[in-house]
Amino acid sequence: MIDARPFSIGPVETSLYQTLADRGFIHSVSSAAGLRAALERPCVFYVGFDPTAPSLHTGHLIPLALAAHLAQAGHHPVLLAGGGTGLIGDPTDRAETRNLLSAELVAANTRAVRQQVDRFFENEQADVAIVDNAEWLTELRYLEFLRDIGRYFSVNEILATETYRARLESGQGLNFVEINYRLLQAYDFLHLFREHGCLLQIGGSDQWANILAGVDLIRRIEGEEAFGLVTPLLTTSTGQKMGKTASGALWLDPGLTSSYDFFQYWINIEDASVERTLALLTPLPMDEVRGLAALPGAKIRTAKERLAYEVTARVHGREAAAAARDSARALFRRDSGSTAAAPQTQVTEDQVAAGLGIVDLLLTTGLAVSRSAARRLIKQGGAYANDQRVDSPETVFHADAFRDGELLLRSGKKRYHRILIGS
RNA sequence: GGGUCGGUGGGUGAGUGGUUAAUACCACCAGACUGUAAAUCUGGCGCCUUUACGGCUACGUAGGUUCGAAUCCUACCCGGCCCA
Repeated sequence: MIDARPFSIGPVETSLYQTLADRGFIHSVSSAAGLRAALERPCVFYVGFDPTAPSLHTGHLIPLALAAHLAQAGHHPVLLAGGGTGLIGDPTDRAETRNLLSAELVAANTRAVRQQVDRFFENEQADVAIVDNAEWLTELRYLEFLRDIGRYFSVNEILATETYRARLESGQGLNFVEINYRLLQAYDFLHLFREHGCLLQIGGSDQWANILAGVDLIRRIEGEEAFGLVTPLLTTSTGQKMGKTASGALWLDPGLTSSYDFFQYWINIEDASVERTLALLTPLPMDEVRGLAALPGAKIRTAKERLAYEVTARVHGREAAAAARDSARALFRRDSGSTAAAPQTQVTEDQVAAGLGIVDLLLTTGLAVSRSAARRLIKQGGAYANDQRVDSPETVFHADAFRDGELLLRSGKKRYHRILIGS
């Protein structure tokens, strides 16, 4: 079950704001004092995700975790799926103009994101309102919008912000659609402020300027103070964005990134990131986090396993997380547990009888992306079958290579794949 | 619309008619060392047969010139800048 105990350290009650700060969630905030005060009573907050893909990915995890903390503390989350803004495309941190996605694609992605968010908060046992900004953005009238909203925006100011300036300086240019993105996101905040009494928008640090634009707009039009809070981005110690895998992004959808792969990503995280990641992505109390992160030498692997388990559980559920963990233990520690969650491929009796060439196996299992790559892997000594190095690309496996109907392939030190004889 | 500059492999970015499948860096993969870590060192990094100084495909798109083009020409598409 999700740990739902109140955020307190010892007998002294710590403020929610302080807890969030301790856990590393606060990268920037529009008004620390104001927000601290606002959080004294239940308030409505929102976080938005544009449906640029059929699934959210690791980058969305920190704002989601923050939303979960706020929800646990009694605040009311509004999750915004950007079915409208997704049609425009946020230029933030983009070196080039995005290709506009088709309306159908955006609509399909929006449905997927809604479902995903819904599940996430179901796991968190928190109520969440889900809205789609297509509902109000598509109904905007151009002239009205220009007169009522556009007048509050300074082009100079927009162009001066990092992301736009970078584009201008790099000579990559910027089209009119892109410069409008900020107005739309600001308008979203205004809309939610009016319709839902939403006082706070959270997001990743890349959203800072967009969020502030909303705070400003609300102040100018409504004369009220709303707040913005952005989290840090997940990066490795060398500043690389976290969440990239060999095959691209680390998706939250188990259909796109399996629980096993998801688990493996987190257990492989570098030592230096363990404490920060535990604090941001798991609900574990901070004293426990610090204890885990302080484990010396190889013992820190315990902390990484816990991290992987907790994050996987949060996104895919306890059951999937446990299966991924057990499979990892069985493979890496050679204990007798089930490897059911590990990647696997079925082959038929006939195929086995005909003989399975190592190159073909590596290719069909995805351990190598091409036959050339498979050959290279073998040549470099990185291909293993049943923990025996395979040194010839001519190697062919027959029934005698299978143990209990299974042939265990491995690429390098840690990419396993089971070959099973099926019907 | 006119002028001008440019579009190279996952990214940045060299290369201006022939040993250029294309320098370098990053990312990535494998090996060594480890702890499924980091750092470091080594090798690799288009595809296909193979291991051959082989074949095929590739430098925005489509044609053309040439014994030979990423490199020259033409048209088109996309982008920057200047002018309107």
